[in-house]
Amino acid sequence: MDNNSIFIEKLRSSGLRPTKQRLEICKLLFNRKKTFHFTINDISKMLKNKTYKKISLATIYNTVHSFKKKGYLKEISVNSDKSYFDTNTSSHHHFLDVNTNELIDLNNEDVDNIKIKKNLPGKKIKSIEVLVKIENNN
Amino acid sequence: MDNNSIFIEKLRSSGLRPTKQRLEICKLLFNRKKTFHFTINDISKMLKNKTYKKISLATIYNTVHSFKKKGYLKEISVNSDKSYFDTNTSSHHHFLDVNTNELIDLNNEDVDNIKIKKNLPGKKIKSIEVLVKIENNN
DNA sequence: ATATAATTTATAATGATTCTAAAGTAGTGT
DNA sequence: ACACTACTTTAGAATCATTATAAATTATAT
Repeated sequence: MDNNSIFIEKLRSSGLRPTKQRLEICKLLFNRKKTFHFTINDISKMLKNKTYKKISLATIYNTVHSFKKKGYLKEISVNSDKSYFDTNTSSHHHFLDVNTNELIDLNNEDVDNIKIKKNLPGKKIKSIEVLVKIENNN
Repeated sequence: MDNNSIFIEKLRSSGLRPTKQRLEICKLLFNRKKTFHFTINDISKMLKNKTYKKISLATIYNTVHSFKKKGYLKEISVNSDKSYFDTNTSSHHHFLDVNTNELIDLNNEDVDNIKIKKNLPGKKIKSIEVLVKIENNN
């Protein structure tokens, strides 16, 4: 059983039709040893090289958004003109290197358990995201 | 001594000429009991009402950016199509209500001291920002 | 095979932000 | 008060990411 059929299954099971375009994007995003961070522009360029037939930019946007909605991707909160996505959907945090603009994973184990002592009536916590900005040492 | 002369001093001392436009924006942003969160669009609309003469949008952008650079404003990391700014420049965190898109301050005292156990060679921590997403309780 | 609904696509539209270059203004020295 | 210079403001154009549109294509159930 190759990866493709796994992706087909995954897509079908979440109500998404396994189209050529979605499968290409799956392969690009999930056929990896390590998780990674990307912008739409990043994968748009990568897909231009990898695939014989171009995938429309609109489709890339659509696909990334539906993958996010299905929980296969997370969006990372950084103040930037573009959106960053992460194929690591487990609960974790990030370093942002302000000199290089690089995002680096920060595992939950590397951050002491965060306790929020304030709570708002009628509201519950959905997620806690920590962004640690780092810079050169000198 | 009224507030205006305080603002004039503040601007001069940071190398910014106290122009009419900058003073108007100072009054709008800093003549308040409580700190607040805003987008450029927010204060653009507010300035339209408050001031007899309109301030150009470009000037609002320029001013907010120079105030940020001088440390009078902070930019908040939220994934959004617009930038959010905060007149509270002390070290603190935020709730984001995903149902209303409202930002709410979360004081440092309300978050247990955060300890980052991982560090990267040649890099030092510049800031730690926590975003707690909250949602309706039902 | 056909019908139907989902998907893709190119392109236009939108909206936030930045750029540009000309006109206006503050601060300094005379 | 006057003139000089550098800084600032301005309107509008340009840019860039993202979303909307509406027609063409494709996946799937019957």
